[in-house]
Amino acid sequence: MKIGQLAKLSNLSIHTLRYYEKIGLIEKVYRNQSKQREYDDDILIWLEFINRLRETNMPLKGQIEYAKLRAKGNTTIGQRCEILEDHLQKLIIAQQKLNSNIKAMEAKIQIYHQLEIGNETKHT
Amino acid sequence: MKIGQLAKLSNLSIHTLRYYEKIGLIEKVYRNQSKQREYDDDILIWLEFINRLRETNMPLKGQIEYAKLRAKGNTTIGQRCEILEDHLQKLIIAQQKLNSNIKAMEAKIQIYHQLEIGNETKHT
DNA sequence: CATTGACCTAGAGTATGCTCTAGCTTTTAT
DNA sequence: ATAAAAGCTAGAGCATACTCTAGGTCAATG
Repeated sequence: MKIGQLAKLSNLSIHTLRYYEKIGLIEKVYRNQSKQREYDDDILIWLEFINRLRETNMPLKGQIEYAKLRAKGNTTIGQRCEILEDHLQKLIIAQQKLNSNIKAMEAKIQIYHQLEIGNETKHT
Repeated sequence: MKIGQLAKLSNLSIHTLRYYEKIGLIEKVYRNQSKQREYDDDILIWLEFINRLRETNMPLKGQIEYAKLRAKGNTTIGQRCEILEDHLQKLIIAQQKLNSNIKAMEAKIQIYHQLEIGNETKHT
């Protein structure tokens, strides 16, 4: 498939797709006789995966490191697994932090609501 | 307290503290006769709160908007409350997203482990 | 056969959130 | 009293992750 089509399916811009290739997040894409990129359908699965890494705040640097290992083939599965496990650790910490931030935010909102009720009471 | 002291207590750099004042995230700080900043202890509570907003990915723009309302006093409690409720909504969505990303990551790691065992089996 | 639209490259520009520099003044410790 | 440490301003610089521009090529359509 051509880049425009992939952009639609992946929700990434054409610019971003070319950029990802340039920085090595996507392997060099096959070109047809007119030097236009022809993507394999598989790319969508990879883009979905790196989307997950991005959503979970893995920096591009780390994603690229992972991509390079992936490009080397199955012998790097151990290393990739390690990266994912490290990343998962960070996510679990982020999850705990987020949970506690949510609780704190809810508590703060509660207090504000009580203050508002307090203000109303003064006026009645 | 002077800026160096506050930097230590808040874990923000001196540069960042001055920057936060410049952009209006911290109200204009009292200056002594030598134009050096003298912070009130209260600032720490505010810094702790905006740290929470930052940790939860509220952009500086939004934090500044909140700060301006806070500076106006108690009449803005309703508006601030709305901002926090909107933000909380985003956090809850982020929480769900994170939970599902964690699950997906765990599943992927599981699969990798099975592949590794598979590889070992081939070699024995 | 010409024009429109999709594609190409290289490189510049943007947004966010700091972070640091230069050049100077004030404070503090010996 | 003097030197090191801490503070000041204005503005430049940096890292990340895109995003867009200029100036072209190529393919399909009326």
